[in-house]
Amino acid sequence: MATNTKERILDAAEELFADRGFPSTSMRDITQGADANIAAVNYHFGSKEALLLAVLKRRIEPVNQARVARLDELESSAGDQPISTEELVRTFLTPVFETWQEHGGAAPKYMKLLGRIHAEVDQDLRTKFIQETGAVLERFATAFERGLPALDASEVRWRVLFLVGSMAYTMTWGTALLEVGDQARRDSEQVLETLIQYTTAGMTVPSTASVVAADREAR
Amino acid sequence: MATNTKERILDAAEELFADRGFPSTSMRDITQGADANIAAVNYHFGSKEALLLAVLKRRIEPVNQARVARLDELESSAGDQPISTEELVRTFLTPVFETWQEHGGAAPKYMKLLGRIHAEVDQDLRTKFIQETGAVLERFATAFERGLPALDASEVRWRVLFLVGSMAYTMTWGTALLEVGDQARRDSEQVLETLIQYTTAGMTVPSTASVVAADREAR
DNA sequence: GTCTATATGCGGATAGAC
DNA sequence: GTCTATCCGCATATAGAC
Repeated sequence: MATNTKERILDAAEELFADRGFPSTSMRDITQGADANIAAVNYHFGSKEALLLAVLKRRIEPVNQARVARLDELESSAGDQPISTEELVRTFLTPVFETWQEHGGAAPKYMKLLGRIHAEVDQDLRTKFIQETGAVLERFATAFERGLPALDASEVRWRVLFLVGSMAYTMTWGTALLEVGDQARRDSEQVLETLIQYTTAGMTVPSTASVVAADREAR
Repeated sequence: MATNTKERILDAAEELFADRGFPSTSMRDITQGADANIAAVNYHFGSKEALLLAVLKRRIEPVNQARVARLDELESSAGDQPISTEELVRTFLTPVFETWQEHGGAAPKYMKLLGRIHAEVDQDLRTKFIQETGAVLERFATAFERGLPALDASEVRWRVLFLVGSMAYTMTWGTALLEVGDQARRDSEQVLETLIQYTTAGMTVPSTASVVAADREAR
């Protein structure tokens, strides 16, 4: 448990937001979980909403920074060659799973929180998240386009949407699969690799239009 | 607008739950949206939570019934042959998108609601949903296994998780992409086809273990 | 079936003592 | 920085008239 109150509040809030969601978590729950006084949230963060932003920022920023830094590196070393689709997929996905690893590998709260933000439909709450992550997504979409010239921009973006969906869902529910030690047990590194192979295959499949045309041809 | 109060409440609740989520929607919002009295929800449904269950049931049951009915059909006509992966993917995905079509095709509330349920992390609220859908998922996972003998049961279930994630995310956010008429514009039929091709490619990719082994070989 | 009025509790936030 | 006490609004739910 963190020593100072502010950190303890961040930790407790993160866990509770991940488990129950923002609206269903009360400040009384948070301060009790953090072993702090009910007034401490407002003193340290100003409001419940400001606390949420602080919690999100602490996790999202490093992930997105790692993604962009690695992409910068790839692009500068590739020159005018397109980057391979698998490498792009790997670059996008690895940073979140590293967060997973770094903290013990066992279903940590941040993964569930990150998954939840993706899924959360609250327009207001998403605004800040979108601003940060939307730009990153667009950079990756553009990079994907260069390596997949047969696809139009629209199809690439839909596929990126599918990719993000699988990732978010895995973050939210994969932890449960990992925990229960059931049939689906495998460690998070292997899950990442499975997801990368799956996603790369999906991203590189011929365009829907061409498949439909070929199908028509065959009849 | 539906004629009787009960239906109007279901419609209004569905839309509001989809947009704001369950905890953030008040019964005042619902009854106001349904042009009904504040006491009507408790009169017709008993409680807010019972209303949610009614809203969910109305959409999920037909979808899962269609999935299972079509799978029964495929299995009985296939005899002891495994069903093709693409056909299984198609069978699982089509029913939700048909719901989409049936109601005008333009980003309807049910899609967002269905997507939200998948994403929702509230243990309590998910229990009923899981019971209904978990069984359906397990039937499909088993069918996938038969057509993908190179994969172990664990890897098949992870891939099914990815599949569900893409689907749920598309239901939640795809509507927004469809609405804005931006670069990613295409109609829902084409989105379904794109998702089917993407997913089939992901499901049928060689096992992670074999890919990693081949990679090691190559060095 | 539909309404008004109300019971009862929990929510976020803050004032002000220490 | 931390605490108690409290303000005030909104939530669900129900009692009881019509």
